[in-house]
Amino acid sequence: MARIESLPAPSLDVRDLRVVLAVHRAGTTAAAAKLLHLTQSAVSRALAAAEAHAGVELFERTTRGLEPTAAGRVLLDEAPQMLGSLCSIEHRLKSPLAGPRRIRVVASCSMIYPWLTRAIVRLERASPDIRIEIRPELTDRVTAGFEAGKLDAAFVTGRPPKGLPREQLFEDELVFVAAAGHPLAVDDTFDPDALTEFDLLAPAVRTEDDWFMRQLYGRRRPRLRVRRLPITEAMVELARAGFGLAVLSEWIVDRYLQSPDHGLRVLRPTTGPLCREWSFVHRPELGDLAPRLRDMVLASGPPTREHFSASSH
Amino acid sequence: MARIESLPAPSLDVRDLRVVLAVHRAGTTAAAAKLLHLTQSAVSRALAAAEAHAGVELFERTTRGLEPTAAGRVLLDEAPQMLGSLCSIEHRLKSPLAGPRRIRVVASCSMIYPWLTRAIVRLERASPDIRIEIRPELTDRVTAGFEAGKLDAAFVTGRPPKGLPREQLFEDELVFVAAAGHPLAVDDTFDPDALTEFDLLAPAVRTEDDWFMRQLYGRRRPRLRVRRLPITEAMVELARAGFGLAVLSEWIVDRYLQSPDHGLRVLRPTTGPLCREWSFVHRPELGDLAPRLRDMVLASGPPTREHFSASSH
DNA sequence: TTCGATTTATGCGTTGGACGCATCATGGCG
DNA sequence: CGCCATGATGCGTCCAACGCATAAATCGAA
Repeated sequence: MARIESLPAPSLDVRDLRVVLAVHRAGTTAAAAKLLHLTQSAVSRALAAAEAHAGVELFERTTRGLEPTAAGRVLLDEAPQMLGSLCSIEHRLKSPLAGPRRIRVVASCSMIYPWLTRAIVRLERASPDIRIEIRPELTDRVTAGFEAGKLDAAFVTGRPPKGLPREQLFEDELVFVAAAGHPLAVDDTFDPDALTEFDLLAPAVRTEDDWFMRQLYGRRRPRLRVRRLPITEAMVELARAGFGLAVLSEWIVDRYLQSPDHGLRVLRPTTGPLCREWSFVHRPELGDLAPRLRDMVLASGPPTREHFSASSH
Repeated sequence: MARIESLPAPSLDVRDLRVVLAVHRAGTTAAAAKLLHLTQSAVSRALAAAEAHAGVELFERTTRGLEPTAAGRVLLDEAPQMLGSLCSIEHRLKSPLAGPRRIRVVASCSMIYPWLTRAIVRLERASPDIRIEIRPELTDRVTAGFEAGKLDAAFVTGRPPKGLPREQLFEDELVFVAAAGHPLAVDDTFDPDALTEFDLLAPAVRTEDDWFMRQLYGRRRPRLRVRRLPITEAMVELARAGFGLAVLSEWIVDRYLQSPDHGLRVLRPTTGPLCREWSFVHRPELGDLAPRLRDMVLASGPPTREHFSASSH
């Protein structure tokens, strides 16, 4: 009397999810190969295998990369949750000692939040026993927040608080956005010294002014006309209206370049791209919660593939 | 300026999840091999690989099967959700035409609900756009419910409504529970004819009386003293107190055999086990929603491994 | 147009992992 | 004690996935 019961056997695999995510983020199979520690040919074949498993074409092959199809976008929506949940389970297995079930987290720059909050929602959905609290009021006082015991984890750029486990995660690039007709927008690059002639539209939090000035000018400290704006849309609109150069993370800028006639131009300083290194720091008491948060953030990834392809040159 | 960014690479794999689930449900590697369409040796090695990936021992090996460790139980909690979600995504990819986002579902026997509801919650969590409504008031009117357009899907035993896509899923066994000191409880089996001497404690819904009588007595129709009870606990408690034999699905009974001194004995008729075949029927308009619900139910599976091992003899 | 620099796709040889078969070691039970 | 179940393992086979090298296609600039 054999049972007919069977276990569902998904044809999609973890490998497929990783390949699809990597190809989307990198934009090309060759770049994805670096992410996956494979060769271009392996990625091409792995992607074909993923599409065979899915039963649908997931990417349109163009001569300048791969663009997700409708089905591909569906899968790209779901893959981070799956991948992150699996990592989360894995870490939970390796340290069954339940640490604190609350994480108070902050980022040293608000421009990561569109990305960070998605990861947090996903982690809370995967493990309802975890409660994550964002403490944006500590954005520019991360070190003090840790010392006062008001923080458990943070995503920071530049030099992280000392004495805490630290992990380098990724980089982003700060770019300048100007109106297409702006005097500096005649080229893709501009001389930082010319910046003194125009308004600089910057986010309200000044955490990284030191880093920013040193990157652009070294020891010289020219006087810039900085206008602080608490709203990203205000920065971009002022820039579009010709009132100055907005400085924003590539993650944020991509959103405003979607519309066909955005009237904006992205500029980089002639001294080289302003790349920031992001680290993850956390109190050791977090136990397995720290890697679970980290992996979910990495799985969620930046919103668009421009994140990666912009760095390839 | 290479990005440090990386994709999380879980060491656990879909394969691992399936093996762990199968081993738990089957109770032994040999039985799990049947579920997985493998051999015992392959399952043994695959389980060892899963434990290597997890970094923890997941099962205690005894000479009469495998018992999950604490870590194993954690993984067993999460695996169905992962597996079912993956299947769900897969079906969604294959039919991007969004069907109705509501499923009205019922089961022809309430004893499947502890299992069914868990699958429903998991499916709703995986796809918040789906709303699943359970219609227990149609439990004994499944066919009429379909004809009246009040149902989209149903899990039924025996003969399903005609004219609808039907799919055989699994079997369960109805067993009889009596007090350890009951006159019939001297052996593991009892003569069905002896049943006329005692009270039969049955669920309130009488959907399957015909099937039940035919299985036990063929064409003969002896008069039974049936006491209908709407509450499972009442059935079991009356049985424990010696007031008759409760007839329940193995899925339900297992729960009451957990405590060490339950004072109960499970009996089967001498004419053979009362196995019921379960089918899944649904309106074709459901599209991809039907296989998604089905797979999540199969992934969620019965609560305990007794479900399977009880059928091996 | 022509050439070069991209891109993805593919033929080929190699290798490691997963499988089945057969066997071994262990522990409960009569 | 002997029997029967269990899981583990040695061995030979085979396929899937990899890297290397190369082809085919497309775009942009000379």
